[in-house]
Amino acid sequence: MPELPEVETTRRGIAPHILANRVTAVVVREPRLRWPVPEDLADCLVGRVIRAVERRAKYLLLRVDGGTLIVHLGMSGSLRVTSPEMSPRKHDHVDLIFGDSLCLRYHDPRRFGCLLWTPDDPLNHPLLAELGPEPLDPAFSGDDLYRASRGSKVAVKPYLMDGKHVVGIGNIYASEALFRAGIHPQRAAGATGLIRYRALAQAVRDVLSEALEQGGTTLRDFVNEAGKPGYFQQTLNVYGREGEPCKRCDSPIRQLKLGQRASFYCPRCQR
DNA sequence: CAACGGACCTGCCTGC
DNA sequence: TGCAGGCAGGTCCGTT
Repeated sequence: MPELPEVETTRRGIAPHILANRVTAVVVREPRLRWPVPEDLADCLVGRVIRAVERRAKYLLLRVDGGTLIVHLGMSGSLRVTSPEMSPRKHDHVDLIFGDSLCLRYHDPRRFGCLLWTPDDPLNHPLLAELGPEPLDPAFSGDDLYRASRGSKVAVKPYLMDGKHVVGIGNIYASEALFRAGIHPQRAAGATGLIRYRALAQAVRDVLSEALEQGGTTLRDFVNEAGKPGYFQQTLNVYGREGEPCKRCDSPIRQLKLGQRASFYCPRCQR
């Protein structure tokens, strides 16, 4: 479910609720996520105050004194701010409880997400240490993408989705950014020129910022911290629109598989 | 090494 | 209506 805009939407939603609040209890109903929830998670968190709620790539970082809770939402995860009194729904796997009236609840039907603890700098955690640049950081540039991709035979779409090159771009926004940049998803990354990469970097910034402004994309089950969906779906140009007319030129949108992922594109606008 | 396929899960939709 | 099959927003890991 969540790509960068959905994770950032979640971060912005939960931060004002939990920041500066003290964890009073941790409830783990189902520890079997992508990696097991640490058995001593309560010992790590209870009594500690949330000092910062940050994001790196699609990871949320809840910093407390002495360590950081690293949260990934996987494909189907979400975090909700609720009350400890509210009875858990199916797949509500973990609660962080803050006193009598506040509960941060982790929900994840497919259990591809994770909650991990690190006492060290989370940016040095093995899952985070090798990640590429943030696409909304001003330092992210088409020039770097161009340089790094020389010699790569991979198609540009899976290249763009590889966190080593740039983080946060999943299957929806990869298709959308390539459409906006006029680049065919199957074009070899190493055979894509500097001008195209500059257009692509700008398209990535644009599409992610716009999605963020609309609270993310909800296809099936993405909901923000308050349980509300995102509204970017209506802005999608190609994703999920196979056979429908291109909004720019009316040609039917096509779909192909790249690296086992559905890729949508306009055969006329994208070369 | 880069590149690829498989794996992890549940839920939902389609078609027989 | 029931059931099998395919597909889904991610990404790590083992094998070529």
